[in-house]
Amino acid sequence: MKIEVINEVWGELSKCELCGIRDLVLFADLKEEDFRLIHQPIVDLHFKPLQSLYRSDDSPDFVYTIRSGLVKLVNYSSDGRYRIVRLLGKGDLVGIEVLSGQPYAHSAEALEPLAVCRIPVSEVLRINQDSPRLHEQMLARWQKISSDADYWITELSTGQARQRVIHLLLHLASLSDRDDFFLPSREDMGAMLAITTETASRMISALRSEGVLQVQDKSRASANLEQLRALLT
Amino acid sequence: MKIEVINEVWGELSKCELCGIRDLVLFADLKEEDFRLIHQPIVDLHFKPLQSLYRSDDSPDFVYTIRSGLVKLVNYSSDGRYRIVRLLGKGDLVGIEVLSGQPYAHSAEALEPLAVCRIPVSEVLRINQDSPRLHEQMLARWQKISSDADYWITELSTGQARQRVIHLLLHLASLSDRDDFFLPSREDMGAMLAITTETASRMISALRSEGVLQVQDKSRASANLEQLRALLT
DNA sequence: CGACCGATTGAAGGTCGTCAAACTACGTGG
DNA sequence: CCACGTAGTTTGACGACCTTCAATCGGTCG
Repeated sequence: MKIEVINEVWGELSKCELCGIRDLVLFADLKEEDFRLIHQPIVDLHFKPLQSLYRSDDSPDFVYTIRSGLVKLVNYSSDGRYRIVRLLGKGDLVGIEVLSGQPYAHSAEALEPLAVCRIPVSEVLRINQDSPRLHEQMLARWQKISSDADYWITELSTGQARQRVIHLLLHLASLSDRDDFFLPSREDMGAMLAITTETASRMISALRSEGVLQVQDKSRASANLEQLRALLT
Repeated sequence: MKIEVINEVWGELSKCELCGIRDLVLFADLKEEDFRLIHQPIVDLHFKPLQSLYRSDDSPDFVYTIRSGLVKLVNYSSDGRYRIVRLLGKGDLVGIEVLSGQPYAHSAEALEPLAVCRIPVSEVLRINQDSPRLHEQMLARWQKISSDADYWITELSTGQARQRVIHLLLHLASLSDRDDFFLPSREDMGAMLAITTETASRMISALRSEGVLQVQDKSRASANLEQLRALLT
């Protein structure tokens, strides 16, 4: 798979500073003096759905800030099964664990067409040493990861299949900018909810025939969120 | 419920520095000069099983380092059900999320007889401002939380009830210093694994009659770990 | 057009939840 | 000291839900 390098951000400080999602990203609080510490290029990359940002055994040299699109973090077990443990969206930092000197904890794969900034780990570590302004951002990001994991455990891995699917749809809708939202393949839904693809398919079919879910594209859907939430009670 | 204040650590720097689990705790890397920044007392507390360190709506004024024992982090939902989302053991920091200005994300309750150091949040924040030595510790702790959560999702919330119970027993054994390990109530096992108390009971019974698990006390057991692991394949 | 992949649907069987009863441990009070 | 009540555990029976296996459908790509 080929990766398109759209743009090198480095060399023009203004690029990061003019970033459209500037207030969301890891570097949100940095000052001009901090940017001067950056020596390796930060590049703007685009991935197509199914492409992999990295695999868990790759050399942990980069983290990625999501500009737009959706990423799944996947744990593959030796027997071929896989479990999706987290979804990341706009402004999220992919691969954050390598900033603590760890290997990648998962494989990261694009779901929707994906735009990211690829940041060399060495640069983050350098800035971290000299500037305290990243620390708060880092803690806030870990904190969000932890509360997302709680949600994943309590809502997406507990209770009946129907409830889990509904929770997942609500979660996907909350990750979307638009009215409609990303609808994963039935296999991926299964890997998120610890159910089979057939069960996922049945639940989606049921919700469609009940009129609370409209499937547009193969990977897009819309729903009456109020009505969906009401089904949980 | 009454809380016994065993000891005030503050006032004698040597207390923290002589701590038996010094290399495990949040303050592992602090220097004497850092300890001088501490103005509020750090106290040594003991809790009995079932006692609560804090509830999610308590004022987030303290974090706790576990000296010995086990803590469960619990999410109560409005309908009375509850889900245990994490277990914390020796050296772990309970309530870390409040250091990012958040409320407590869970209720924390003692399982085994518990010894903790109660640390005022204000002190951690003060040290954090002036000293970079906590940052690495904090990141390492968040990192561990995240990988624990991954384990919770992939092993304890996925697959058949029997496999989940076995994984839980192995996990509990790994948290123990001794040969035997803590055996939760069946209800708590259910809340960890998203199964019912009856199913948990049946699985424990089965493992006992198969001779791979020995239940000693009501809340202690031992097992042949190799044999247990073999049952997973 | 035919092959292939994912989604859907059906049927059958197994696992787990639900409801209920019996059992155990433990503490209280007669 | 024993009787009794309570709470948690265990066990059984039954049914619901989900998985498994299989067939069909629909769309895409060569």
